[in-house]
Amino acid sequence: MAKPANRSRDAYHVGNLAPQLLAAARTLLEEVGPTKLSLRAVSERVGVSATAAYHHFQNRNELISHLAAQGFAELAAALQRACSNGSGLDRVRAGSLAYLHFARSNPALYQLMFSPEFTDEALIPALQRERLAAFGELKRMVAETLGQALDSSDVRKASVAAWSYIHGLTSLVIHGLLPGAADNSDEHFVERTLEGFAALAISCTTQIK
Amino acid sequence: MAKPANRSRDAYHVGNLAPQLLAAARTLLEEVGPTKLSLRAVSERVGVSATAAYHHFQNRNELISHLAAQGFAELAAALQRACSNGSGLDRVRAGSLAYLHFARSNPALYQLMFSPEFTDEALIPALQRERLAAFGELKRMVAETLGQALDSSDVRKASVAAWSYIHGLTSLVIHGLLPGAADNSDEHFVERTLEGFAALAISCTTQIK
DNA sequence: ACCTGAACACCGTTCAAGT
DNA sequence: ACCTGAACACCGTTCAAGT
Repeated sequence: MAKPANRSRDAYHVGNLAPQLLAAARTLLEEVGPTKLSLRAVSERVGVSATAAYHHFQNRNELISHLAAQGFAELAAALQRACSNGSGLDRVRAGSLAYLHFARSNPALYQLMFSPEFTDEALIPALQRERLAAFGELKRMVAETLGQALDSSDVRKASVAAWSYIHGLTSLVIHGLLPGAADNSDEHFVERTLEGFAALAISCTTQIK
Repeated sequence: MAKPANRSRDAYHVGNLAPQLLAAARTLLEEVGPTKLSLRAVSERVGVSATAAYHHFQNRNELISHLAAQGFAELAAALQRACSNGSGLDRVRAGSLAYLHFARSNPALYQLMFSPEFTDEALIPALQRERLAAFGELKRMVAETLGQALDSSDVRKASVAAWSYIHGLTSLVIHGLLPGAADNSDEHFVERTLEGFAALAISCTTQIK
């Protein structure tokens, strides 16, 4: 009996409650959606009083901030795994696919990551850090594609452009604004939009002449 | 005294409560943010009981759905006004600017328009309709830019690409994920991202050869 | 140090009752 | 037809009290 007080239904709970709360919240999040995740329900699922969470997090916002930070960390990892050795376009394709696939596999988490609740004031350090890490991964991919330095002007501009594109596509797909969002594959959306950009680019450059 | 019961503080209220509720909700929305808009606060601001709204809307979701529909209608109108006669690139610029400017002028409304609360199941007809109208306006602009028919394959693909880009950029700016989001102008963001796309496009096409 | 229970101020929503 | 008031089930959060 190395661990005596293991998962008892008694009054007092053992330690390491914070990770248990986060894990329960992560599960509940995808069950009830990003707007209906309640601290009370999370506590109840863990089997702890409604107010226990306040000894590990300042408030609900801090708990879901950690969830969002976790999401950005996983997104960064997914992007890192997606680094391909192909041509410039293949790299863009691979990164976009990894991004969209992560979000469609964790739709409520992805929506939470961009929740208006984090928009103003001070973010917790973890969220700020993982956000930057994820964007850094994206910048790295863009730098490799362009064959330029990470801090070059082109890489900075192209990174924001690339993030705008893939976040926008992902957001539209997840929110169901695109017809047949449920039926179509990640590849379908990425391929078609990349073709769309090509058509726009050609039209703009030829008209300039 | 053509209108006798005008804005009295008596128990019973005059008619046309629905538009009054919507107007109050629209104001409150930008004051408290998209996640904290409560039906009770809206009712109180209008000076009516907490349950009065239920005689004009099925529930909170239906009221904010009308708000979102209003947002899409105004976005469509803004895009329509932005139609420029310049080159292809100028048209893209003008449309993007109008889009971003509308969202930054109504940040809480824009976030509400893409709220996870509308993601699943059946939308109210008004929201569905105005969403399509706004996207239709965007399609029209893209069709003019490409010089192709509205229902052509290229226009459909390029429209989703363009919407992804501008919605993504807008979302990132509004949520404050881009450094210095408060300081920079709409023009700055649009110009820089368009340059970013150009850099990516050049890199991809030259590498293909 | 960690957790609970009662309490408070807020929600959305239902329903019987009032005019 | 339109509105109110009481009521219910849920929230987040504070705080004194328990181990």
